[in-house]
Order: sequence, then structure tokens, then C-alpha cells
Amino acid sequence: MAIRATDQIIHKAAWLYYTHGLRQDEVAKQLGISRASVAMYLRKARDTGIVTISTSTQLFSQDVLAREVEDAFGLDTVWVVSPERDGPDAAAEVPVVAASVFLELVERGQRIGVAWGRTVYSMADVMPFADLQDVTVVQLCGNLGAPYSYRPDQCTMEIARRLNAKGLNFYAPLVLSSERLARELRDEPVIREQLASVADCDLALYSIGTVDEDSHVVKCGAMSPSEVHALRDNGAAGVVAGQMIDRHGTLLDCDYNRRIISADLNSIRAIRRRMVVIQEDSKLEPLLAALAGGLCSHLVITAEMARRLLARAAKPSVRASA
Amino acid sequence: MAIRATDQIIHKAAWLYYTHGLRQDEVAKQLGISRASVAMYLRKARDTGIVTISTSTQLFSQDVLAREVEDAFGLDTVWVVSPERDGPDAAAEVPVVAASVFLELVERGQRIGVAWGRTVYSMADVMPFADLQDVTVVQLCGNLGAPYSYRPDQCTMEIARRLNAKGLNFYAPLVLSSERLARELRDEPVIREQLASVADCDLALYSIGTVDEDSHVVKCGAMSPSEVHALRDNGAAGVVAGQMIDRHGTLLDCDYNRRIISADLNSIRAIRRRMVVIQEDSKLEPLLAALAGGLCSHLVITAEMARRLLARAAKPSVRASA
DNA sequence: GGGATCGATTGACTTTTGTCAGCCTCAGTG
DNA sequence: CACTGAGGCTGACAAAAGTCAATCGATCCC
Repeated sequence: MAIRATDQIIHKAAWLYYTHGLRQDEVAKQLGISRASVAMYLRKARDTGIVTISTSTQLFSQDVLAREVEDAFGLDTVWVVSPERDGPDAAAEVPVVAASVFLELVERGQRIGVAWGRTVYSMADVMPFADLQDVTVVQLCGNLGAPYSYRPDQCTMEIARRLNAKGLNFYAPLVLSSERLARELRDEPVIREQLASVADCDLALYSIGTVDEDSHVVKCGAMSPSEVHALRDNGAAGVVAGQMIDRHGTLLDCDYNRRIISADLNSIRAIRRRMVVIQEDSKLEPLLAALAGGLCSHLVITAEMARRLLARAAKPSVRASA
Repeated sequence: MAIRATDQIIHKAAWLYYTHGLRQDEVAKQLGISRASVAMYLRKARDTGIVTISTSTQLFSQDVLAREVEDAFGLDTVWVVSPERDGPDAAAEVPVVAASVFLELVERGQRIGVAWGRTVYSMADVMPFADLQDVTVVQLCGNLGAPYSYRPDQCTMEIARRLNAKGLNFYAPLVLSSERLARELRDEPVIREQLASVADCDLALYSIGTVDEDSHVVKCGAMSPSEVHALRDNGAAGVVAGQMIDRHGTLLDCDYNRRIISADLNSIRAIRRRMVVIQEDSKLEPLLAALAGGLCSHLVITAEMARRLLARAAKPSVRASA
């Protein structure tokens, strides 16, 4: 097809502007038309694909995935860890990336809430040392004997130590044997104050647990495998700071949750930056639950998890601009 | 490190600005930085190929002259650069057009052969940045000290760098002092392999040299003015990848050609897309020779050269359709 | 520990670009 | 031949982007 005269001038304007980098007034002068027309032609050139502007997809594939996840779930920032050729697998790299991301998010004078779990423990292990005076690291939930390298309180302290921050531990068990005891303990001033202060945190850090026999809560002895199965049948989709959430990310109404000493989910939601770190690609459902419940604003995941999330994105819409 | 924080923010700024169409101040607000920084990041994104802006070269291929040349010489596609009033002259514009055309022809996973010469050097200088992973740029012929801005190997590397592709250099001289030495060098496994791999290229890029005292081969010191004259008297009509061809586009049987380390003309003919770029209108005879020898399938020339070619078209027949 | 240095970042200012009401041209019509 | 209406073009203004000197902060080296 022969080029149409009107297309011809659009092409010329686009060429001079984008390829040669002339200004619109220079283009206008050269084509003998007004600058306003040039602006119009350039818009048309972009709209019709004569000029294409694209963000790189190969070199920054993990960044592209990250942006897409942000858009799909309305998150603040997402970091995607891609497997490196000849390197450790992506899952193993997640805590390393998460630790440096975490450091970048922390600022002077802030209060940071951390839960505990295998992923957070791994992060503590690789957390770089930094000098963040006036920072307070508080534990988000009660303690338990843990089958890992640190006890929960040690984990908090280790992170605080590496940041040269103040560590504030939670001197209560995560789970108690009766609802009554849990309620009474939550009413103790020292505990109540700590729980109330959670909403004042500037940043929270946690992972999301699964609801099966391999779950962290089971391994720590907070719950038996059969209890977990029962809860799962009752709609438990994930574990956040020791508490069971359903697939909408709301607190499950169950006996177990009533026996827990941990930060209230609404307090957690009130924290501006809620950083969730997920290593295992099998945690798709728990993560979706947490996302649905608004429990996450910053997310560190593997590329594989990013793809799975996108495949399940409720509405792949573009985030509305302000 | 897997993720560089500075690249991350540049990519995110580019994503929000170019993909989402936010204004710079909106991007700045969302990233918590100043608008000036956003402007800087966006510049960096454009400069490094995180964002690519490409303009269609239709303007140059949808031209009556281009069609006529295609038909007259049975070429795949021809791009014709017309002189613009107040603009750079057509010859100066040729490398710019050629660089854009070249980018449009390259696809993921391909192997590209490039020769060197003043025109190819000019193209490297104006080659836009792009993100073409899995592309390999190989040098088609040996090296020489060059009187231009790049050395031959630097030229290949510069093109590879801008395309974010892998550059594969040719570590041998273009011309040797004896036929024996050239033959032995060609038999070296490392050289032999590279020469053999030329036929596997998906795209080749070169210009055609003249056979006179101003020739590229003379300026690079590959040959003395008197040698050139002698070769011309013996039927040399042009230079392709350092080699002398006669007016039928076949390799000239001469001592010089036997002392050369360069891609075999038959290997070059085996490449599906052979892109020839000609700036100087004086290169009519060399170009006709290359066309006669089937050494060209895609051609970028000036309007003046197009007219000269048409005046000399052997058979002004209609190109056979598929 | 303090001072020097270098690069990144920003606020303030300038230049460039986007927009749109109104104007101008031209083809079609009575 | 004057009238009409549509479409494209422009001038002038508003909005956005580019630029740069000053500043901030991190790092390195005595």
C-alpha cells in the first residue's frame, strides 16, 4: 500500500523528533507547519504505533514481573528474585534480597515489628550490619520453642543487634491452652501495651505460613497435625503472625485463634509498610489470602511465585492513578 | 547481586511513566523522591536501553524509488533516503536510517555478522540502545588498524553493547603478507570455526568498498594505491568484507584475496538477509557488482543512488511474486 | 575523629510540550 | 456565486519536563 500523504508527514515528524532528537519547534520549522500540529502528529504517531516506546523485558524480566504484580494486586513495591544461572536457586536467594530490601526500608527513629518463622530466621542470618540508632525492633507475637537456629526472641534480638537497634521482646507464649488464660494474659498491662503499640510501627516484617502438617505452627508444637487439618477444613488458608486467616485474609473465628497472644490483624493493617517475604513457591494460597486481606504492601518473592500470582490475579487491571 | 536497588528504581520510574502514563510529579510522589530525580532516572532509562523508543522506517521503504529498485534488482526490501531541505544531506542520514532498519531486522536468538568500514562505524555511533538478549554479533572479517573512531573489534563490540547482545570478535589480521601464512591461519581451529559459523548467521551487515586510491582498504593500509590500480585493471569492481570482487560479484582470482582472512562469499550468500548500506553516491559500480553477485537482499541508499541504479538496471522486469 | 572529596539529590528556574477555542480552507450545494 | 459545514491548523496559554547550582550525605584517608 502506498503511503498516504498525511501519514507521510506524521512519519517525518516522528523521525525528526524521536530519532534525531529535534525539538518540536525545530520539526515544525523544517516541515513548514505549526508546532501545535507537530505535537498532534507526534501523538498520532505514538497512538498508531509508528513510534513504539517499550520498557525492556529481557534484561529486566524480574523487574517487569514485579511491576505486573504490583499492578495486579495494588501493592506498593514488589521485588522478584530470578534464579541465576549457576547460582543458588531463587528461593535460597529470597532472604538475602529481602534482608537488603528491609534495610533500605528502615529509617532513623522508626519502630519495626517482626514476626518469626523460618524465612524471617533466614533473613536474620544474612541481615547486613548497619548502624540504625533510634530504631526499635518489636516482636509481633508470642514465643514458642522453635526447631530452628534461634528462638523467636533471639531472632528479634539478632535483627536488632545487626541493625544496632533496640530490641523489644514479647514475654508471653504464642499459644495457650485455654481461651480464658490467653484473654487474661492479653489484659496484663505489660502485654497489652506491647500489643497496642503494634499499630504505631512504621514497618512490619513477616512471612505467611501454610495450613498443613508441614506448617510452621505444627513444627513448633503450637498445634497438632489433626488440628491443622480440621482448621483447614474450616476455611483456614494461611498463617500470619501465628494466627489463622481465611482466604479473604480475615481472622478465622476458631478456638485456636482465641488462644493466641499476637498482634491484632487490624493493628498490622494499620502499619504503613507491611513487608511480606515468601521463599517457597508452594505458598501461593496462603499468600493470596494475605494479599486479599490487605496484609501486605511490600513483597519479596521468586519469579515463579510472581508468575503464579499473576495467573491468579483477580483483576489484571491497571492501577488507577492519583 | 541479583537485584540492584538503583536499577530497580529506574525501572520502576520508567514503568510508571511510560507504561502507566503517569506524570513525572506523580511518579516522584509514588516513589518518594523529587521530580528532578525522576527526570534523571528517565534519562538514564532511555540512555541504557531500559526504555527503548523506536521509529518505524516505513517512511523510507514506502517510496516509489524504493519499490522500483526492489523490482529492478529483485531485492527483498530497499530503503531510500531523500534529501531534506534544511536537514542533513541524504548521505549523512543513511547510517541513521540503516541503524533503525537494522534494529527492525534483528530478532531474539539470532546471530548477526558485521563487517567493518566507515559506514558501519557511523551506524554503530548512532545505533539506538535495545534489549536483544540471546543475540550474537560476530565479526565477518579480520582486523586492521583503522583510521576511524573505532577499531574493527571495538565496532563489533559497540554494536553488541548497544543491542545488549554478545559480541564475538575475530582475532586475526584482515590481510597477511603471504598466502601461505593466511592459509595456515585460516586452518587454525579457532579461526576456522568462526569462518564456518558465518553461514549460520541470520543477518549480515556491510557496506561495499570502492577500488581506487580513496578506498577503505588503502586507507587502512591493507593495500598500496598502486596495488589497487593494478587490481582495478585486472577487473576488481568492489570490496566486500575486505575482499575484491569483479563486476559480476564473484571473488577475484588474485594474490591479495588469497592473503585475506575473511568470510567466504558463498557463506555470506547463504545468509538469508544480507543488508548493504551505501552512503556515497560514487559507489555505483561497486554496488552494481555486489548486486550482480547476489551479495545483497536488503539495501539502504540515497535517492540519488536509487536513480543511478535504475538508470543502469539490467532488466527492468517486475519482481516475481511469491 | 575530622576533614576532604565525590556522587547523588533537590529546589528553583527555564524551556519545551500539551491543549483547545477559534479560525481558515475547501468541497459540496442551492 | 454565496452559503454551509467539516476538518484540519494555529496562537496563546497552561502544564509538564529539563536543567543546574547548591546542598546533602556517604566514604575514604589521614
